[in-house]
Amino acid sequence: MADCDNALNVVVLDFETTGLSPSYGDRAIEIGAVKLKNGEIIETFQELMNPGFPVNNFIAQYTGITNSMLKKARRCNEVMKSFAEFLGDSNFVAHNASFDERFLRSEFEMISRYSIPDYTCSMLCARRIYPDAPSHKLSSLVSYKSIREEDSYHRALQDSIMTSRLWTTMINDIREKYNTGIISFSMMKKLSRMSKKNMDSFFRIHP
DNA sequence: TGCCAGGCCCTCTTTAGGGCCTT
Repeated sequence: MADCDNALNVVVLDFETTGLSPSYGDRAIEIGAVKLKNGEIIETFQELMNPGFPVNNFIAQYTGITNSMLKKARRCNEVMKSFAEFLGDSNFVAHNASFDERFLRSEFEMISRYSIPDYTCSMLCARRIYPDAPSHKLSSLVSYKSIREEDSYHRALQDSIMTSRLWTTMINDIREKYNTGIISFSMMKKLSRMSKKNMDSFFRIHP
């Protein structure tokens, strides 16, 4: 297996945004990410970005990111160019990745980058691996697995760090439960879309 | 100013609807 297909060599990212839908004009206001090598954080990225219009009160309260903070930030396009260099062609992971993927694709298109690396979703994986968790939102899973918390939720770097800890915890739990060796990214991606009843047979076939 | 989406998953399903998750 190539190093790039090792599930422990990925970028874990998280966006804070002005809303839920880039197709309705929402923009990213913060990107946070960690680069994992063999499951350890070797590099981080965090930057606020000015979307060019004010965020509403809900977003300011939800994230703690205020319009005065955003006024001082670089514009989205400049930040995304820097982030594109950080991400490179690394596979990436996010919690409820379909959300972050839409914003990554949208912001990348605005800097004329029309492709994104392969990605998978920690939430979908957690639904398979921890079906009995009371909830599969990030904060609940962090609590459920007794993962060390950062100072706050809903800030991009802190959420990406906690997602990376959840990600490595899931991989370690799979390795212990199924007595498997190195877990590949492609295996985790298949897992995220697998029916629950096929979990055990999948890891017997892919030791 | 306030509003908006979309994919997954379950079930009282599949000719559908609603909860979960992300901001």
